[in-house]
Amino acid sequence: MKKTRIFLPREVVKRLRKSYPAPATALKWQSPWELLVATILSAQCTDVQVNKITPGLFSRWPDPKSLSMADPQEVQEVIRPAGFFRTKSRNIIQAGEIINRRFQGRVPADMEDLMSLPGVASKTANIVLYGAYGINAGVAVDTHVKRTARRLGLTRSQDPGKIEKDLMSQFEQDDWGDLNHMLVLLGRETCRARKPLCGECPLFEICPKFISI
DNA sequence: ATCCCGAGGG
DNA sequence: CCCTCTGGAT
Repeated sequence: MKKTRIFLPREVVKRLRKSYPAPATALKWQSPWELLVATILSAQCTDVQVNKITPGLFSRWPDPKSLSMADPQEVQEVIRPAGFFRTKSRNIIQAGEIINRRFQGRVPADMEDLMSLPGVASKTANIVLYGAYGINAGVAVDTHVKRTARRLGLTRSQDPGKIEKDLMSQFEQDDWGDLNHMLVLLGRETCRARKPLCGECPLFEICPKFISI
């Protein structure tokens, strides 16, 4: 006989908050601009790897204006270890230009404005809005959120946009920003892509994978 | 659907 | 060797 459905998004948040009392990004940043650049660089790359290159990057080109005037090849060499270095170099330089010219040198606190920047789509915009300005505009969906949300039965979709909608409809808006950070931590440490450590998962009892077997 | 791309783990 | 890493643009 099938067990009754215990699973509730509320219970997920409760357990995640207990396990991760201070959810935050592992990226190192000192300003909205640094968070934006670090997040663009973190595409398909570990935060550890990004944190190795950003100190040198920010020390050589501290703000949008200076980066907008940088030699693309010099930037490429600095960020090379993060991968996709040609695309990322172009994106952060152009983002610096646009922010310097159109947004008076300040990173916009607006979803549409952020997504007008090269290399910035929903995920990066959500990270910057919440991290830099405390705005819960949506749920940033990356590889970790996608995997953990699917395993938990919070969505059945593969499409990041639909996954975000599914999460936004089930969780309180006040939890959206932290939800991303907590699911990333869960996905990185426990609900890993390869060998998930289900035995030590704080959501073990409410994970559909182990209910109704 | 495909491309961009290096680093680390297994 | 293969898989994965807080994706985005074409």
